[in-house]
Amino acid sequence: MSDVPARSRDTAAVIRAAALGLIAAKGYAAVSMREIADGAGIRQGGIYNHFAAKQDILRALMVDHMEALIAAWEACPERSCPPAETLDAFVRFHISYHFTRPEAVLVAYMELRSLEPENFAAVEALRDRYERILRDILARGAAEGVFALRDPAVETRALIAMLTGVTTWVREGGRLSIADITDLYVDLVRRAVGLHPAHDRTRETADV
Amino acid sequence: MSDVPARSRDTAAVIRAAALGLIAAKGYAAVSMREIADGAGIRQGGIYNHFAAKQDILRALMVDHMEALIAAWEACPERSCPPAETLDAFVRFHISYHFTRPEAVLVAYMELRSLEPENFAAVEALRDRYERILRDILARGAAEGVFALRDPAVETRALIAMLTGVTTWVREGGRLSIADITDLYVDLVRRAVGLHPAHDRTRETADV
DNA sequence: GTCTATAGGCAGATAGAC
DNA sequence: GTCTATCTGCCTATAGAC
Repeated sequence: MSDVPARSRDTAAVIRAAALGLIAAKGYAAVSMREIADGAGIRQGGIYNHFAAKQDILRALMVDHMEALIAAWEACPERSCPPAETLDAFVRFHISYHFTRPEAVLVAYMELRSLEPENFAAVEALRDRYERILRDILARGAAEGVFALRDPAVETRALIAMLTGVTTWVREGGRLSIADITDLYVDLVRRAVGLHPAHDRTRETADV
Repeated sequence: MSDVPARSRDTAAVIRAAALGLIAAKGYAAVSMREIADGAGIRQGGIYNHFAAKQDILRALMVDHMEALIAAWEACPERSCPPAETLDAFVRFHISYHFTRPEAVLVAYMELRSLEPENFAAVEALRDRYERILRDILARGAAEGVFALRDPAVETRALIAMLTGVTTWVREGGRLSIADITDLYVDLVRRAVGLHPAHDRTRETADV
């Protein structure tokens, strides 16, 4: 990016991109403004023409990621389907979105403790909003008798942890395609809420 | 701890305890040797009588935690039961162990990127060993036809992510007891591998 | 809006007294 | 084994030229 003419580039965006990669790799506290500037092809002092402080870069990365994530789901047509289809769609949406932005995802859930209190509150509120999306799907399915759940609040968090964890170990070009892994997670979630798997002929096998 | 007579305390252990709490709360890079020393009730320079470098504290915390975790499972009698019982026992073991050491767990999975390459390799090897415990249980159950699985390697990671995530949101004194939450996770895992739930108290109400 | 230069402070690590 | 004192270097943020 450093060979792009200065007039044709959005320096703030370049700074953010450099910061995102560095923070995802090393952690916010371990990344210096000099490294970010180097990554963005400018000098260290120049960052302050676009961000008043290092903390503002982190807040921008996290808030914008969470808002984009929520907006992307709200643009999904399947969100108004019956509970089982909506749940499948949410699983596919979550995994797909997280694979396309692995660095933003990593930062959003690893750097909460690097946020100053005010910024933390803002990001936490957005995380709650996202979590509520899944909780509402589960609660609706339970209310309609489609899902067999014991506590949608607990199960929401268990499933989100499982789904988000996929980005920590899957690498493109591995043994399984992302589509295969996604199908696998869809079935894991379906079974966890008491539905039949969608991609597997078996109902439950023998009990012990 | 700072009012304990110097002769009767293991200063290295006090330093480790202080470092564990601080690193869990703020992250390795954001914690200074001065803060650790303050927490341990000594002066900053005194740490170097017990650890040659800051990095050595982190390595000790992470390696010892992983080794203790693996050793604790290997001391569990249920590890040689049939697959379904062994899986239940593993879920209970994992959650219970993680609840008793939430700070060590947090550090062990948040600070991998703060380890220098040699130390990273050592900790990664221990993580693989632990992951293999669950993978072997799943593979054994699949081979015996007790579990309905599509890919034990993927399902291992999905389940470990789900189980480990419990420590990030559960607080003692919350709406549900830890025993209740553990039962709930046991059933989620049982259903995810195609077993019938063991605690048949399924509610179908929307309890959000 | 980017640069150079620098202020002011804190980091990890070491030396040597006791 | 703990202390005080200090070294060296990097940190965030700012000032002012262009």
